Amino acid sequence: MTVEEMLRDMSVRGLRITEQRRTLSKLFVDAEGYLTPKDVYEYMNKSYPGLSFDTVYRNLRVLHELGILEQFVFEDGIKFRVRCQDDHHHHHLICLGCDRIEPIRYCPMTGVEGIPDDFEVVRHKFEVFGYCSQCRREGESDG
Amino acid sequence: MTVEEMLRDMSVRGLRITEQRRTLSKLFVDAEGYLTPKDVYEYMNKSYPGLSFDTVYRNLRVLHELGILEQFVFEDGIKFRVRCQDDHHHHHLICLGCDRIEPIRYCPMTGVEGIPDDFEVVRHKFEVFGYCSQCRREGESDG
DNA sequence: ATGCCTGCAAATGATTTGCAATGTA
DNA sequence: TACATTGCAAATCATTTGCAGGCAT
Repeated sequence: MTVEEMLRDMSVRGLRITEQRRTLSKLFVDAEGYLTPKDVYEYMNKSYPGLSFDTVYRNLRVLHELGILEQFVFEDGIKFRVRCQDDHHHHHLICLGCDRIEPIRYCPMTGVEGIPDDFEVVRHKFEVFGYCSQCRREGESDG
Repeated sequence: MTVEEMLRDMSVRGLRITEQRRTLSKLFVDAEGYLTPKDVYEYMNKSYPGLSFDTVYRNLRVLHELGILEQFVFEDGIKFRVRCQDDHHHHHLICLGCDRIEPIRYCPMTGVEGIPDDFEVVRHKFEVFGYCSQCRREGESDG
């Protein structure tokens, strides 16, 4: 997704395009992984010294409600990223080193066994955590 | 697990057995699903009107650190339950109706495809949400 | 008797809300 | 111009911490 597309999405849905939201869009479009509200605040704060945390929260919430951002509950808190463009059902590889995520098409439900017939499946969650090639390389040189 | 076993576990690890902890043990042993700190507080509060929230938090944290309780991050917050007795690697079915959980032995990693060779897998999460037989029956009569 | 456990109060951290001023459409 | 957006301050909610007295061992 490009910054322009994201801004258009926001505009179409009735949001006004402010300078901050342009910066926010750029941040999320460029980001390869999930961002915490704090991450967002810190990045935005460089360009907007007077920025307040509540504005960050408000924007994250609105953008999530509009489906432009995706929200994810990690053990260490809630994080956001632009919604996955892949319309197919998929899951994610999540790098513990750089937080980058990568979609995988494999779905464990296709081969699942052991679920009682009388259990009505509604949804499922499958995530694989580990280290991406880049972080592994960096890890090697570090020790 | 029985209340006695749980108390013994606590005692062995150097914790003192207070009346509150007896009640706490009973609560968790009887509980079939996950409990939030609030759930615990509300239940305990019946027997101990003067109970404070921080004591609940402290006990939950300590018991989790000792591995007696298991902690789980849900979308709506952190929940606890006695650690799964099944030593084998397994995953869970989670009922959206009654919060009850049921282990399943099936592990999606055995048949997983599409993970790049250079991605080093560390851990994974697989959870199936839905409605258990009992909640389905109740749901039918409700409409 | 020793030292863990508890309740209280206050601190902390994350997130939300009310309001007046400002900027976008 | 009209209304969404912002910053500020304060409120809220969840969780943690310091301290002094009480209880298990």
